[in-house]
Amino acid sequence: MPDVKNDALPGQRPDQMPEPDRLGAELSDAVVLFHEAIGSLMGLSAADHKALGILGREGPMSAGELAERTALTAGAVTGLVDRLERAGLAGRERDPGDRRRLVVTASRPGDPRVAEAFAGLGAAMAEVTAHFSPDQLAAIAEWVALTSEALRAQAAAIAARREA
Amino acid sequence: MPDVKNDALPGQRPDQMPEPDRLGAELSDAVVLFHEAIGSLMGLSAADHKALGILGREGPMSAGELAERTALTAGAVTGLVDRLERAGLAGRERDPGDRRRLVVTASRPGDPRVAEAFAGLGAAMAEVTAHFSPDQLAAIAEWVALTSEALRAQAAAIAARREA
DNA sequence: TGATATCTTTTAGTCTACTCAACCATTTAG
DNA sequence: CTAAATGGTTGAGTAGACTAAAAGATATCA
Repeated sequence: MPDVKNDALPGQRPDQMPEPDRLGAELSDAVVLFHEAIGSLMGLSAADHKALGILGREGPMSAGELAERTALTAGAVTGLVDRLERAGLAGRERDPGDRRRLVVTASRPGDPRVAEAFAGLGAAMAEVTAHFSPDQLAAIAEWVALTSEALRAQAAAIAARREA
Repeated sequence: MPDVKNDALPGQRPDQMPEPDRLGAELSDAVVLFHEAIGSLMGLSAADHKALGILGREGPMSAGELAERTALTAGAVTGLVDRLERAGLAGRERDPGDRRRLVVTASRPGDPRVAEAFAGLGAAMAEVTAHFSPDQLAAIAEWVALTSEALRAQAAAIAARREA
């Protein structure tokens, strides 16, 4: 069974890992690789990309909330949003209800190369899907959900231990 | 079926995505989150973490090769290896055959917290595995392999288009 | 209304990691 | 054996992004 745990474990080369771990490590690497490729295509640093991900996932939020979610200071968030805005990836709007507040919204990237990249991945994934029966796909979906949860929980545990 | 393509696509919120895409995005996010947690636990920047990943995956290599693989200059690699060495994550050795060359080797992290984190993930994943039959696990393993390949291919395509 | 609190931006200073170029050490070629 | 080439390090200078603190704008409360 696949498993992601060895991805960042140096000192053990892929060809020495048990098969399931190797697969997990490869998936993890591939995800990160794709992330990086998209990021560099957009001209974003990892931190900016992460912030954009938060915005995309959780929807528009105020600068202060974004600061909290990214663990940055308010000043740093101003610069962050500047960069995203300049790249055409996010927008600033004043909150009509409270005009001190700022609402930062992720906008769909206008860059056609980015759209193309996602379209390419979509097509490739459609092909992957075609290899499996509905039952198998259901199992895969469940595995993905459980694995995501496990990864999140571990990440949270690490962060918690870090605080202590 | 799961699909990773929307992960970095802002402008579409998770609750508006089709189910399979949402799952893929979540897995992708979770992988990245875990990566970051481990990285911060080791006190590594994203770039350092990436370099360590290359070393772990491809085995020991010379500083020059590492420079090429990371797209950094020679000087920057010196600093990079300094940091990794200081953190106890990599070692420098002179190549006995050509004593100008340096062989950089990733070493298993001595930090018990890192080992603990990986052990925790291993246990969690074992539990996930227990939910599935051997046939299902086989399908999952295949999906993971195919998806990794697709992600890698897309990342490579992006990089190639970028050069042009 | 005036005082105070909240949210963001600005400014000044710092830190880190990078590039480029000069510099050692070693190897290879003439 | 010297001259040129190769591999890595060192040092100067630079750029980007961060923090902290002051400032600006708006809101809330008495």
